Formats: sequence, structure tokens, C-alpha cells
Amino acid sequence: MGGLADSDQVNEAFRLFRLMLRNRIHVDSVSLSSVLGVCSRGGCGEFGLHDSNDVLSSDVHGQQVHCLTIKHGFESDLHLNNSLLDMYAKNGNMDSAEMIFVNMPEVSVVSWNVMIAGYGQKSQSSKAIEYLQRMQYHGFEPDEITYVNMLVACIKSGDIEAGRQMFDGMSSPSLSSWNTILSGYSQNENHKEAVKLFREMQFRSVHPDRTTLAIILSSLAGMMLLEGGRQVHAVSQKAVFRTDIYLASGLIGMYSKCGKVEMAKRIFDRIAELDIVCWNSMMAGLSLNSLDKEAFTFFKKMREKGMFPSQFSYATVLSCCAKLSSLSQGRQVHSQIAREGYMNDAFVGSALIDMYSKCGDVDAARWVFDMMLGKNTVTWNEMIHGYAQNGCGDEAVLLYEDMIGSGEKPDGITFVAVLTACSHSGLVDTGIKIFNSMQQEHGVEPLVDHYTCIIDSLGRAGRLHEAEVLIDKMPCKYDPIIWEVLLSSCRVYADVSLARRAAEELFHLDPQNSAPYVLLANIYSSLGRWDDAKAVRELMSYNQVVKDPGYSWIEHKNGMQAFMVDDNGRMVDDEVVVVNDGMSCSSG
DNA sequence: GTAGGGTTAG
Repeated sequence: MGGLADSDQVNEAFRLFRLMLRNRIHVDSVSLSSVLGVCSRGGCGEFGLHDSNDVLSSDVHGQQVHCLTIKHGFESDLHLNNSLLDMYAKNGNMDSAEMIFVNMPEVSVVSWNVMIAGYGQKSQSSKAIEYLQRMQYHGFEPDEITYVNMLVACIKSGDIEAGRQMFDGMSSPSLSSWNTILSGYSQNENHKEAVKLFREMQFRSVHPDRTTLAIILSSLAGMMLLEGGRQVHAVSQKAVFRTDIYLASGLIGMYSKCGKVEMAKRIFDRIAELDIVCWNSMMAGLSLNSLDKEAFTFFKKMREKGMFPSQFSYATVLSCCAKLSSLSQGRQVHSQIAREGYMNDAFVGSALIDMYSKCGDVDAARWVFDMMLGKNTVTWNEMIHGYAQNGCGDEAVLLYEDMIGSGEKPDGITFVAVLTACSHSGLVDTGIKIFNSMQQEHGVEPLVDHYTCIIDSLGRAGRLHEAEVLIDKMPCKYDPIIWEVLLSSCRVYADVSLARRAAEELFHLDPQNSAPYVLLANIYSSLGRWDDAKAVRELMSYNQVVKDPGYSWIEHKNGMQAFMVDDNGRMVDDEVVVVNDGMSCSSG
């Protein structure tokens, strides 16, 4: 259900409640408690998942109900106080929750659980731990729900190991606890550990439910383990699971990620009561398999069927518009997002910035960026990357400096984005300066991608000697990509001796790669050194290196003459040299 | 009156 729908529900429930008051219908603790429940569901925490207005409105409504509970003399009612606590906790307002909690004449395990859940949702695991200790100190025994809330607190705070230790300490964890920890691993992309733990679960004869299977499907998909996925599919053919939407969404995702989009469609078509997650899985699956046009049509169909798109739907459909470079469709989606109050969702915002950048409207991307509340590292990275993609090196560097100034911590991807921008805009020395600050000032270790940017940057500027010196000092000098980048630059600047060295490094590092042979031969050819070019091609033949498949033969319309085309359908004339030698692709 | 779980970004 969309943001508007959520806040509409809160407003409607509240309107009914006022009607009750106006008509002097007796208000009891049950009616107060249920209207609080509606207020809890409206909010999504601080800068939450969608528009903060929703949080505000449900919080304000909740506060009004809070006043009524006092007015009607229910301030000592344990159940009602727990509902109030829950309302504030779910709206992320822990200060108010705290205030009620300390003034409650009587608390129960539920009260403690609600406080732990509230802090957990805000990723404050230390506060959650504090509450766990305090509850035990006051003689309350933690229950299953306490443990699940504690696990969520650890996972949300990014300390899954602490969660695992807690889980391992449980004598017989509930199925919910199993599912929580499995999901923690799955969402942190530690799919291997998730699957390992799933096996452990079977070993201990703990029966999985639809949730367990859905989580495992997601991890199997993450590892592209189609066979494992098929086994889970077989298990889920059992009567109770056949039409389950949790399993359906998991299966759709698994088959799509393993490239079996037709199978995913079959599962989608078989389920009668599809929910928004199933639609989102199918749409993402189409896009993942490069069927973005179809995915966009699918999104429109989803709306026609009366489904309310979620932030997931919007993030996905925007990525389709980006891949299609369709600015007009992207703008349409943008206006829907603004209307429905998802502008401050970090995923949606990043997807909007990406869409505008890929469509070449970098000013619109920046406008979205500036308007967004609740930016995170990815938001900044996306905007810097947007500038890089559009050749705006200076703007990228300025924004990077703003990011550092704002206190947002850069990560490895921030540096790939800003260094790419420098490289593409010829800001060689700026790039080197930023590169040098990575580890020293920001504690981010340079990886091969960062070195590649710098080598590319030096190479494009013709500073080949500096590039060579740097490579010799690099920890990742045995990664072929480094030498490939250098070799390309040698070609541009016709530096034969360095090209020879780079190619020879590549012959050793990546023996089956034909690219260095082709590039080196082309460098010789372009200088008219035909004998050297021929020698390289002979060496390639002698080493039994075959030109990469992935190129295909096409038939010339005037006859049977064959040309090579690359993936974009462009003719690759350079490779004709190789073609004429009769070596080259056997596969089409 | 409290919990977990399937879908999204660089």
C-alpha cells in the first residue's frame, strides 16, 4: 500500500474516532488501543521509508489519543500504556516512549519488548542491550519475542556477528529466530552462511516454513544456484505451499536471477492472489533479463489492476527508465512519486538521480539530490557518479568535497565515482591527490578499481612513464585489467616498448585472452611495422589463443562476405586483420 | 497490548 494510502487510513480511522467522541459514544480502553494501533502503522521511523509527513501526522494523531487516555483516566492501564509505547516506538519517537515507560505504574514483558524493538528499529543495539539487561535485573524473563527483537537490533546495527553469538547461545531458538538470523545473512549478502545455517536447521530437524524457504530462495538466487533453487521449488509444491505468495515471490526472483525468466512468468501467472511483492519481483526479474520495455509495461499494468506501487516498485521502474534512456517516462514516474510521498526514500531518490543522469539531464538529477531529506552514502555516490557519466569532472570533485565537508563518510564506491570523473575530465593531479587521501584521511583501502582509474587517468594524459612506475609499486600489479588499461593508452600514444611489456605481462597473467595480441599487433600495424604485427599473430596462433567469442558473423547483403560485429552491432574493422589470418571465432 | 519473513539503489 502506498504512502498516501497509509496516511489516508490513519486519517480515516481518526475521523471515525472523532465521530465517536462527538456522538458521546463511550470510549473505552479497547477503542483507544485500536486507534493507537492505526497510528502505529502509519509511521515508518525517522526519515523513514517514505515521506516524513506521514510519520508526523500519525505521531500527532497518536499524541492526541495519548491526551485522551489521560483525560478518560486510563493512565494506569497496562495494556493501553503498552499500545501507547508501541505507537511512539513504531513512529521512531523513542524520547516520548521513554517518558511513558518511566512513568508507568506497572510494566510487563510486553513493555520491555516494545522498548527493545523500538531501539532495534532505529539501529541502536546498545540501547536495546541496555534494556535487555535492565529487564533481567528487574526480574523479567526474556521471551521468544525479546530474542527476536534483540536479533533484529544487532542485524539492523550492522553487527550480525553479535546477533549470531546471541543466536548460538539460545538452547532451542524459535522458528522466528531462525528466520531472523537467516534473513540477516541473506540481506547482508552472506548467502553462503545463510545456506549453511539452513542445512544446520535441517540437521537439527527444525521444519522450515514459507518464510524460511523464501529467504533461502533469495540466497540461492544470490549465488546463482539454480539446482538448489529447483530443489526448494520441488519442496514448495506441497499442497500448503502451492499458492503461497511468499514462496511465489521467492521463486520468481530465483528463476529470474538465474536467467529463467519464462519459468518466473509461469509462476507469476499461476498465482491468483498476487501481492505487491510478487509484482515487484516479476518487474525486477524482467529488467534483470534486459526486458526493460516489458518491465515498464508491466508496471503500468500493475497500476491498472489497482495495485499501489511501493518504494520498491518505484526504484525498480526508474532503473528501467534509466536503462531505456527514456526521460519522458522517467519524468512521469517522478511526478507519481512526488504525489505519493516517496521522495525521501533513499532507494527511490538514488534511482531518480541515476535515471536523470543516465538520460543526460544532470541538472534535474542535482535538483532531486538537493531536495532530498535523509541522504545516505549511496545518494552522494550516485550524484557524483552522475556528474562523472556526463563529463562534469569539476562538479563531481566539488560535490565530493561537499560530501566530506558534510561529514558523510565516503566508501570505496565514492572514490571510484570521483576518480572516474577526474580521469574522464583530464583532472589528473586532482585525481592523484584524492587517491592519496583515500587511506590516509578516510581509511578506505584502494582496490584494483581505484588503481585502474589512476592508471587510466595517467594513460589518457600520456603520462605513461608515471603509470608504469605506479604499477610497479602496486599491490594488485598482477591483475590483468591494470595492464589492459595501460596497453590501450600505449596504443593511443604509440609507445611500442611499454606496449610490448604490458602485452607480455598479459600473456602470462591471462594466457587465453586474445585482446593483448590483437592490440599489440594493431599498434605495430598502425606504425607500418608489418613484420612485427605478423610475428605477434603467429605467436597468438602458436599459443593456440582463439579470439574471444561474443562477436558474431553477419552476412553481407551483397554476398557471402563475412564481417565481424561487436555486441552493439558495430563493425569491428581492426579485427579484420585477425579474421584474414583465418584465426578467430569459431562460435557465433 | 509486543516479534520474524519474500521485492529496491551506486
